[in-house]
Amino acid sequence: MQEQLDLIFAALANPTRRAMLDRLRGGEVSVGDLAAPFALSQPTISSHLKVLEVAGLVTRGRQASVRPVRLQAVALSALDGWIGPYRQIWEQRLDQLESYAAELHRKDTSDDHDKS
Amino acid sequence: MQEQLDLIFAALANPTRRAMLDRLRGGEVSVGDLAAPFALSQPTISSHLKVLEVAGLVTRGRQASVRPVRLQAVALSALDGWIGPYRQIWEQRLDQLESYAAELHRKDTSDDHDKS
DNA sequence: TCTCTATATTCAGGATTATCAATATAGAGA
DNA sequence: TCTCTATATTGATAATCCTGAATATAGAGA
Repeated sequence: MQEQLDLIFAALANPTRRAMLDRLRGGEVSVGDLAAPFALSQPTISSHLKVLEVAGLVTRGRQASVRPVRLQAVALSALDGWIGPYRQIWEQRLDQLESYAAELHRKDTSDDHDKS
Repeated sequence: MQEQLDLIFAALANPTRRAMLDRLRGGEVSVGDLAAPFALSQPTISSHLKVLEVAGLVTRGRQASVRPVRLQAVALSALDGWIGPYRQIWEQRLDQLESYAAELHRKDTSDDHDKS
């Protein structure tokens, strides 16, 4: 069985699906409207939607024959949690770089009187 | 051509590769040591490493015949940037939920004298 | 040069993915 | 019930991915 993180990362590995999610940030949209910007057949859109749905990234409503798609942004918090420990690492590195640069600058300015 | 984000998400969609990255948070590791915990052949490990390398998530050094693998945590900041707008959405939702719950609680306690 | 160790590359098989064409379904309205 | 619209499912194909077996390479040391 696929882990939830596997499903989420795999779903996001496709640019069409990411573009769909981006669009959904503006609010819920019908399948047809969601498909419009893409040069893809309707079944293809439908299958992309299923991938997003299985990953828990979107849900679908039922209003007559229209089935609006809604973003489930909170599903991405799992991904955010996964990144956490790595964020700590790269931020620490950047901080180190920063203080190193500050150190260089300090030396540089204190040596100014020796330069032309 | 594949977008950088596509490469990163695709690389992370595999649990073996995520486990490798987790291990690398502890510092650089030789390919052999990295492979040890997995019941996978050496070429398979090698190919996973290439995927991570192409995505920019790891780099490789050269020390004699050992080629230590090093984590490039900062590559994940691209992913972090992508999540940004979504994080805003889900946090806002959670805040709303929270204040709604607080509201319920306020009503509840102010009505306490009407209850048993 | 020969050999050993660490790692990479090639090749092939099976599984999965992306896509479209064709077809099916479900609900609204005539 | 018939039809129209919106959407889903099926079937097929080509591409890509995961894996292991076999083989190749690169550097260290005898």
